[in-house]
Amino acid sequence: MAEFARGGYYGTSTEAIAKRVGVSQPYLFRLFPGKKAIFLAAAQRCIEDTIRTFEEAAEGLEGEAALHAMGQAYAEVIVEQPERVLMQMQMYITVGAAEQAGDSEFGEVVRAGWTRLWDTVHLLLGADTGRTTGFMAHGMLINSLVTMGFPPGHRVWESVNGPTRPGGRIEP
Amino acid sequence: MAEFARGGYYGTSTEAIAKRVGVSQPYLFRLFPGKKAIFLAAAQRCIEDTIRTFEEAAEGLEGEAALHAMGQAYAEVIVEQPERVLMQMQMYITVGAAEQAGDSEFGEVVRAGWTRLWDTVHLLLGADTGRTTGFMAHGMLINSLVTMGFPPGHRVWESVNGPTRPGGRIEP
DNA sequence: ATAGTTAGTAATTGGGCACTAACTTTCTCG
DNA sequence: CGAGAAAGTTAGTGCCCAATTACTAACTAT
Repeated sequence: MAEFARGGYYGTSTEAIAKRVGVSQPYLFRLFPGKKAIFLAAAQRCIEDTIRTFEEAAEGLEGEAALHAMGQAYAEVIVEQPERVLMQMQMYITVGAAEQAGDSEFGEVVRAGWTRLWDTVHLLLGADTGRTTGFMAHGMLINSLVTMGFPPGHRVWESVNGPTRPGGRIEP
Repeated sequence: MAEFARGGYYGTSTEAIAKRVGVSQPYLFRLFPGKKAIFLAAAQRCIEDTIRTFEEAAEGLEGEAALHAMGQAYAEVIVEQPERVLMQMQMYITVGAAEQAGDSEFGEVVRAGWTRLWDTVHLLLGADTGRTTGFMAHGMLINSLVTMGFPPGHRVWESVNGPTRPGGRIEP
């Protein structure tokens, strides 16, 4: 996941993946049918991790409190595992490339995963569509800013954390 | 731009670009010093186009009216030139890959361009930081949804267009 | 006419990469 | 203990692709 997160599907060699996990490169092809399957596995793992992050953060909470806890949890993900953020972005854009290459399955898997994420957040936030969309939108902004490498403190980060708490700031 | 938008930096061959613009592949290397320069040119063009889109949409308007006009303008971009949306995403994620490859220039160019976009929107919206962030956040959500290929009408699109106009829907 | 620039192409090269084949070591369990 | 499966490895193949080289044709200024 870390490798794909940096280089994306095409920019990551199977050799780099093998080296990172500490096995020989051909052995990957015994564990997975091909490179695409490795990427897909990483993508699914990435989504599931994020879903669980939110579920655990909002456990026992409701409404505003759940929103705040989930925002806080994602802020921690950013600093502790930024590769998860990057992997999400990689996963989004790989859909188009896969579809052009005649692979519609990949897009369906990603959309299904993201919809599950959306539904999870929606439920945890009390089924308020506007609030869910706002939360996800801020998440996507965060993803983009992290991906572009904007340092914490840059003015584009102003009033990002929490649609309801303007003026805040992400700590490094 | 269209080619890079689909396949990203690594997933796009210079031959594909040459074919699309109707010249031979080696000739690209006479026009540009290398593949990276072609991508960078496309990325800069992409940002500038978006900045101009917003400037033209908001011309003569202020506050809420400007916000609405800019949202409308971006909705038109989505249906008419989705490749511009994809190119933005490609540009974001290529920063990480470039930085890992020892190229810090690319990231700086992208961040500078995006900051200019942010400042432009900020000014057009009356220098209200919360509003600017909300607008950009919704833009990033739209970019992500388009990139993943969610069809219009899917529930994840609910209440997306305009942070102030929940319940709306993107047409087709 | 001479000299030089502009705008292009065909052919090639060299390196990287996904994937395969065949062989070796290390568990597992009757 | 011993046989078979599980878990690996080394070596190699063929393809793709960025970049280069060397060449041509059409203008343009002197």
